[in-house]
Amino acid sequence: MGRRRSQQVTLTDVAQLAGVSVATASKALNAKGEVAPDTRQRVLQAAEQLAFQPNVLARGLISGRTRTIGLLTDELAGRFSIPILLGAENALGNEQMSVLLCDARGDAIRRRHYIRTLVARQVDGFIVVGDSNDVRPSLGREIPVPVVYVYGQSTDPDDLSLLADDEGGARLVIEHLIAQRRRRIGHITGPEHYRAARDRVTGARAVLAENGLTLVGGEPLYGEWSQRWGRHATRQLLTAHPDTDALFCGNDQIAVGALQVLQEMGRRVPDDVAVVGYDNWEVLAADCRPPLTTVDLNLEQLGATAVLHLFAALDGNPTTGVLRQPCRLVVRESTGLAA
Amino acid sequence: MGRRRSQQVTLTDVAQLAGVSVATASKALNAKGEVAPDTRQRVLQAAEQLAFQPNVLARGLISGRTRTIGLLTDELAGRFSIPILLGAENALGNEQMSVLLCDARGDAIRRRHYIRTLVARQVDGFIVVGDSNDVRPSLGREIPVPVVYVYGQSTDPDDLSLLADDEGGARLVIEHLIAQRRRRIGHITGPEHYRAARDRVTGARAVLAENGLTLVGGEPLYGEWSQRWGRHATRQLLTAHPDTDALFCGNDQIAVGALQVLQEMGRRVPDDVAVVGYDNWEVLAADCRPPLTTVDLNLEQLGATAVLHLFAALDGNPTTGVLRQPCRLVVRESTGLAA
DNA sequence: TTGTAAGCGTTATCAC
DNA sequence: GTGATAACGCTTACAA
Repeated sequence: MGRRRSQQVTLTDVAQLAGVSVATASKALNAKGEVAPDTRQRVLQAAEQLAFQPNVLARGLISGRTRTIGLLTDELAGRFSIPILLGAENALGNEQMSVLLCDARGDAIRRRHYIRTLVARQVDGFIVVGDSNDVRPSLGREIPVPVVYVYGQSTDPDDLSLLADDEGGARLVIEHLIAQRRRRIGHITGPEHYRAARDRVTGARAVLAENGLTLVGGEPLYGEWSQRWGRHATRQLLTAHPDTDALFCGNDQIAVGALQVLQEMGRRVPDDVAVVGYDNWEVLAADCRPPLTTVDLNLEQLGATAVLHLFAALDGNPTTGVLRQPCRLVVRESTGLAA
Repeated sequence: MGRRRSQQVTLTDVAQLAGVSVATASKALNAKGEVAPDTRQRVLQAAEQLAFQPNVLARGLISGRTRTIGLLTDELAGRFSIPILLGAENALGNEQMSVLLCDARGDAIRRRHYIRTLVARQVDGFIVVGDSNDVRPSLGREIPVPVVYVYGQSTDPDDLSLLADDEGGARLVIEHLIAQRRRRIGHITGPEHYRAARDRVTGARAVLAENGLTLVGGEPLYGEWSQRWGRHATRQLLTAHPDTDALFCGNDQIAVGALQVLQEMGRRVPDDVAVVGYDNWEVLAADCRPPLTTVDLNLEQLGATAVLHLFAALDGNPTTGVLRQPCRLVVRESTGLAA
């Protein structure tokens, strides 16, 4: 079956209409070799007239390049892959490249399958989107083309892993809170086995220490990435330490939970307690009450950077190691506006 | 550059290793023609040994089919495209087909560009994901392969549009509320220019009428799809109609806003006022307090169905018109559990 | 049963 | 400057 052969316009048709050979037509269209100006004109016009679209398959067969990259993720349904994907897709589109998308859904079998598929499809490179959790096994040996790991780190230091600078993001938060004259700062975050959670704790503690401070309660409250945990931990923390004047939350959901409980407990935000989230999940952070100061991971940027490095690798200039890209503090009312 | 030619395993390599011609090797691998059992064995083993992956480009060049479909969306960042995409990707993966993803971001220029790109890449078909707003112009004439429109309807009745049954979803909600002995039901929803918003109103009113009821206040409160609007409208509605005993909200965000205000006003949910959302946006609906009864659009299913129809069209059996797929009510505590 | 050869649509290498 | 011709990797008549 497939498409009707007849209705597919080929270079031969264009050449015929222009009265030249396919070779000349090809050169004219690709600005290769020397073609007489008027010949080129005729060819271009013929191509235009027939709405000629060069067959990418045939091209790829010769060049060995498909101008396609494979994007492999494990959690498209989550909210981190998408911005990365968008950033990458945008950067690729500018270079006339396309994205083959595969979501392995955390299943190793599925992942293997997709890798084989993508390799068979001759993708020029891979972008592997991980999660903010631990390092993940390198796919290195299985893949004959350049790979860039984004958001989740590869175990192999010879791979390139591109991460958000979680430690730096946490530093921004604490510096901001201290600048707002907060001194008794608590930290409620997700599971301790998340690399991102630990990194943020490290960053936060560093800045606190530089200012002669410690976390309220001494330790962060590790739990889960949910509103429910945010509510629970906030209640607990404020009961034990009623003089807490700021909460740094590990993500926006936790922060929203915190806001709810603070309101219940009669604490004003930001007057009594400042609250900071993480992720800048707009639909939550900007629409809650009060709007949430939070950290933006610059994920779109991360995706775009991944593409840049992938191109470099395709050009024979691979980068290796772990690169951390700065985050950005988004200040909203929950920490008191500058005004 | 492109990949090193040398390290790409080709059918020729396999044939050589097996000591047969490429033709025989091809037949053996594709179970075509008559090949001696032991010959086939040798070929299969050689292929295995070399980890041979047939070059999809070469295959596609011959067959005219690429086993690739283009998925065109306008709002990947929103939360509707993703589940549809996942459903489609899953269904396609089962048939060894892949997805080329393009997000036009609502930009017509970009959309045209992507369409050209995808056509040049010889995709076998398109899935166009729209939004729940108005009908959108058919892309019909520009595309030489089958197209299925999902979530957003095409202007052309000769196209196939696959939608969630918004009217039916609203019916489920109202029937449920009435079964819970609610009689004074208000409706707060998004902008009136959204087709989905209007359809839901229609469905809700139909069931109310069947039960001799009307919406509290007579009219739905059209606004925006935000918590903020949910808060504002709830305050307004309950002030004007203090005896309201149920709120049907146009989406989960509005419902969350409603929950907040109800708490502030000292109304218990669900005891005094039952609240229902729409979309079953898990991370919001399941994690708020109390968890939200809401309507699930079955979007993954929608994506999978789209693929089915696309396959049918590829096999020469296209469907046309508008198909509406049922929604599903997810009952949680905000309307009182069955218990 | 197996191998030879043509051809898918394009680009690259040569002669002319 | 232009046009045969040979690839690219694979499938498929058709011949052996």
